[in-house]
Amino acid sequence: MANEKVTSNDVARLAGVSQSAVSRYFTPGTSVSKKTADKIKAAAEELGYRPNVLARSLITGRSRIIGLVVAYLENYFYPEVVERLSKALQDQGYHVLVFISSIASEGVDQITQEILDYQVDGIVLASATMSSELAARCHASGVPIVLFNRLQDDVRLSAVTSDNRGGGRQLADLLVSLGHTRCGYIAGFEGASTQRDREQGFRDGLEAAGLSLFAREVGNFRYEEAQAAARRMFAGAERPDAVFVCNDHMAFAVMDVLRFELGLRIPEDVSVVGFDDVPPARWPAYNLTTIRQSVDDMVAETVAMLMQSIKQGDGTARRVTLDGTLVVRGSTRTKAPTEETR
Amino acid sequence: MANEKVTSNDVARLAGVSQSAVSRYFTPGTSVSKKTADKIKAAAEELGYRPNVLARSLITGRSRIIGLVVAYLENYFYPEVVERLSKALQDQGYHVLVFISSIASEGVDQITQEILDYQVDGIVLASATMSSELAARCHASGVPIVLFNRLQDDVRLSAVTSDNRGGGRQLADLLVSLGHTRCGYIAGFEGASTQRDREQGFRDGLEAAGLSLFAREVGNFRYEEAQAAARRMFAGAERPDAVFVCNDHMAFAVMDVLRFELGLRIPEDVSVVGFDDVPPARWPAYNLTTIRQSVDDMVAETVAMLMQSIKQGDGTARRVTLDGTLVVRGSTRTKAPTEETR
DNA sequence: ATCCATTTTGCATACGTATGAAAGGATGAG
DNA sequence: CTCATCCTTTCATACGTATGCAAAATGGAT
Repeated sequence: MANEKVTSNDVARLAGVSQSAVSRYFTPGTSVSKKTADKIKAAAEELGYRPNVLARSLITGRSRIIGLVVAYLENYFYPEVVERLSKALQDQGYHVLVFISSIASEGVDQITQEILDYQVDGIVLASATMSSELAARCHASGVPIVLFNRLQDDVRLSAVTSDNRGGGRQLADLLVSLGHTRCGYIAGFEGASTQRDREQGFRDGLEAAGLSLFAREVGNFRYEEAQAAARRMFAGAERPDAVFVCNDHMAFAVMDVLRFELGLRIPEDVSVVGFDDVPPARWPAYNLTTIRQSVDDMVAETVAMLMQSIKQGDGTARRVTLDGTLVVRGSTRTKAPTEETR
Repeated sequence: MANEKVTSNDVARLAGVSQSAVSRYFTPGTSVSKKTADKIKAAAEELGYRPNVLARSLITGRSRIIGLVVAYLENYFYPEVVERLSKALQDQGYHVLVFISSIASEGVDQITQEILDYQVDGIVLASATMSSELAARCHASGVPIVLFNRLQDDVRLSAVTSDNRGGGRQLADLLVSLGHTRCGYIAGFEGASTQRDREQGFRDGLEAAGLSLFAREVGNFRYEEAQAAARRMFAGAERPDAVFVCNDHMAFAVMDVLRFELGLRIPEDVSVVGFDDVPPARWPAYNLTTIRQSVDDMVAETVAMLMQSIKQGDGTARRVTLDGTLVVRGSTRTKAPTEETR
């Protein structure tokens, strides 16, 4: 109710020094004599003074705010990203302003405009892409942008991804080595680079073994749509003997349909593999073979890129691709069947 | 790189009007003539001008930022909260600054100080509590605070919770009605009000039926610790025939141990119930009977409380308790066994 | 005690916007 | 045409802080 803002002037008055002395005391890298420092410290503590970040950023031009655009937290890969990224940035003295973009395309641009209004020092786009026009604008404003887990043609945009194509390839190789011959694929949102790359890598791997996709359906990265896709894929007489689902989140849906609606055993009747290695993937109920994307590594790389752009004013875009790790669990059979058991 | 900030002065110059006219044009509730409005609009669009939120908040005293403190996103109840809350606040023209508090007690106060540095208009503490001292400070600064899914003794703090005690009671009544007599309880973090209230309600319900807790272990809201708790609880010769786990997240861990380590059938051998109704609870793999806390309703209430405090300057704390809904699924048996089947 | 080199301090101004007060302009009634 | 009324517009200032510059103070060294 009673709004008692205490400013640097109040502290200065109480300490018997000038406002600039107070400002200097709270600005790292400036020198104040021990004596006045003590006086200011005492006065500040008595009044409970803390510098106003907003006023500070008005003059320094840096807000110490990083905008994070994230499309949907339903996929449990992203909560982990939010958590790690926030923590990592907090350690650097930055904080995260979150923006949820409901719809794919138009929304992001609109949202990003709003972000820029806050004079953010950088933007992280997770599972979202932006128009080239807006990218140019951000570039012109000197606001660095990092795409997280997405790639885009625009070369002015930095990006951190894992090797999605390589990961898809690893999964194909695994399934092939286990003797699978009828491999289905359940796609994510077709506009996503992760979707395209994972599929391409998977197809490459099958092709290298003289195989091709046995079936393909689209799940759009959503649980319910993935369920429906699985139902369609297994409706026919001849069923796949293995399925690569474009991410873990959808893989859970597929496994649930196979087991509880169709009565299939995993991995005896069909192997299932996913991508991401979110926490539930290692829960015994799913025990899913997948490709691990290290959130920690991706976050560390993202923070490093942001800090470099901010501190060095380096406007050049960089792309970093981290290797994914194949994690073999119980949703894939352990070896090729020696004789036809079906 | 080349930082070209375009200010209201630039727009004013181009449009041939004063800076204050530009400001008025962008401030809702002020009047500008059609003619100058058009000129300003044209100039602003040409330059790509957007008001600087930070500068604006410096003078208005409101930042349109809400600080959100959240302890851990591992429990999938909270990602949903972050998403819905962000969206709801975005609709009101506010945005969410996220703070992750790693450790329980000390961390929150430290973090909250940092939040206040950003001149936030309000604070939401999800799964976290703060010291009374700091609460007093925020109260004095006129920054409204809403505890989300937590209660605290300090009456100056507003809070939104669901009826945890009633929910615990409902679950006890259900288990009793199904003929369970050896009911175990796996607790969350003991310092949490949700933990205490749910346990109390559960005990009340058992007591009303002439029963008492058959076993009790602590899982601290963490998956791994809940697994360990389940192992301890089922190590003895006489096992519980039903378990209430303080939240869904831990319930999944318990179910996984019961099924995949101990070979027990759910619900034939043991019924399991949880609390929250996070998305995986309705996935067939778990199909968990639980109490639904409506995130949407809780968020709506939270936003309403914040808006009232901000706009009306109403400093009085309010507490809202929403009813939880019992959702009966397949992790509880459907009726009491007619004869002893063990 | 004098002078210079160095550090510390205060003054004044700027950041980009909002807003009260005053001046300007339009409009209509007489 | 004059005057009063109301709506627009401009002027000037304030928000809370950082920082270049000049003034003051400090500390040696002679």
